[in-house]
Amino acid sequence: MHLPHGDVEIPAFMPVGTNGTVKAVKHNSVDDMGYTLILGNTYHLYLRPGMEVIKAAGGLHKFSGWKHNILTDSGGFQVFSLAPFRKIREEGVRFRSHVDGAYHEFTPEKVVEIQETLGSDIQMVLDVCTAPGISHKEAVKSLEITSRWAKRAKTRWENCRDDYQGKLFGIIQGNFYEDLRKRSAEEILELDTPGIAIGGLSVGETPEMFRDFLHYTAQFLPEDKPRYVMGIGTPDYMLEAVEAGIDMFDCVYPTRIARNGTCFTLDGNLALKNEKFRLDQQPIEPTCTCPVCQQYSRSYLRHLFKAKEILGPMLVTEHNLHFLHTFMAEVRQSLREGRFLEYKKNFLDRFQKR
RNA sequence: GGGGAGGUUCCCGAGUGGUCAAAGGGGGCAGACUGUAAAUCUGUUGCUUCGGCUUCGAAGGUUCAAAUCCUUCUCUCCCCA
Repeated sequence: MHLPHGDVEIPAFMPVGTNGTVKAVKHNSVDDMGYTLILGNTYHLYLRPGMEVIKAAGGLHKFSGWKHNILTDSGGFQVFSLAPFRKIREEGVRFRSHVDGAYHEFTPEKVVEIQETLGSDIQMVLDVCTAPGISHKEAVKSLEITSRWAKRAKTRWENCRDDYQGKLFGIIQGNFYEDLRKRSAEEILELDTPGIAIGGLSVGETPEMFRDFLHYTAQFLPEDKPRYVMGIGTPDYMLEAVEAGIDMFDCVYPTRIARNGTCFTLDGNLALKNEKFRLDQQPIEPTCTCPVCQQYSRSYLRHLFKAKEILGPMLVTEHNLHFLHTFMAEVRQSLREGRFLEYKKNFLDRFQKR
C-alpha cells in the first residue's frame, strides 16, 4: 500500500497510538520492529493537547516524532464507547469531553478538517458504531446516518489543501443484520473512497457472529482497494480476517493486555502474573527473536509486574508488538507462497486463545 | 521511677455486649481486557466430611450471649524524671 510516509506491506497489523503514542513503547522501538503505520485518535488529540498545539508543531508526525504513516480514527468509536455523554443528530454528534466535561460537537466535515490538520496519512470518516442487540430499526437509522456522513466527509475531503495527500476511508456499518451490511457496503462503495473499512465488529458479539459477519461483509469489497477491519487484534481473528481478504487491522488488545501482564506466545496467551511462572527461567516465547525474549525470563517479568515496576508493561508491550509483526510477516510470506490456509491451520492448532 | 496509649484474621487498620468469621486498605491467588475515559477493572482470601469448628496478646471471671465488661499476667509505643 502506498502512502505519503512510505509504503506499507499488507496485510498488516497497526499498533494503536491513541494519544500520539503507542502506550509504553518509544516510537523508535515500534520503528525497529518494522511497523510503518500506526494509529492516532481524532477525538483524544482534539481534546488534548488540542489542535492549536498540533498545528503549531506542524502536524502529528512532527509533534510526536513518528516518521512513518499514521492512520487516524475519526472519533466514531468514541461516539460508541462514550455513549452516556453524547447525542447523535443529523448535523453531527454532540458529546461531553471525558477530560473536563465540556461540550463539543463533531460533524463529518469538521472531523476531516481535524485529520487534515493532524496530517493523517489515512483518515477515517465519522461513523456511528453500534453494539450487538439493537433492533433492525435502530440499526437502519445508524447505517443511514453513517452513509450520509460518509458522503459529506468525502465532499469535504476532496476540498482539502493541495499539499495534503492523506487518503480517506469509508466505514461500513449495518450492525448484525445481513441486509443492512450489504446495503451499507453498497452505499459506502458508491463513494469510491481510496480504502474501505468494516466497522462495528468486535464490539461484544460472539466469535461466531464475528466470523459470520466478517466473511459476509468482506465479500462485497473490491480487491483493488485496501480493506480494513477495525478493532481486531488477536491472532485467531486476524487469520480469519486475512482469509476474508482483509489487508489491515488495528487493536488496543495486544498493548492493553501487555500492560496488564499478559503476553502472546505460540501456545496462546500467557498471564505472567500467575504463580506458576515464579521460577520459570524461560523467555516469554522460546522461539521469539525479539530483544525482550533475548534478555529476560518469565520469572523476572513476573517480578516486575508483581512489584508494579513500569519496565514490566514496557517490555511485554514490546514483545507483543514484535510477536504480531513477526506473525504478520509469516502470514504475508505464506500468501506469497500460496500456502496461507495451511499456515493458518498449523498456527491455530497450536495457538489456543483462552 | 512516674504518667499515658495500645496489642484484632498474612500486614496496616475499623469495630467497644447480640445484626462479627469480624468494615476498609495492602498483600496473596485467580479472571477479564479486541477502531484505548484502561500501567485498568472484577472475583476471591481462617478451617470444614458444609452439620459445624476454631479465631481478635495470655489466663481466669461476669453474662443467656464477649473482639467488646472485670481481674491478673505479658508485650509494644509515647511523654516526664
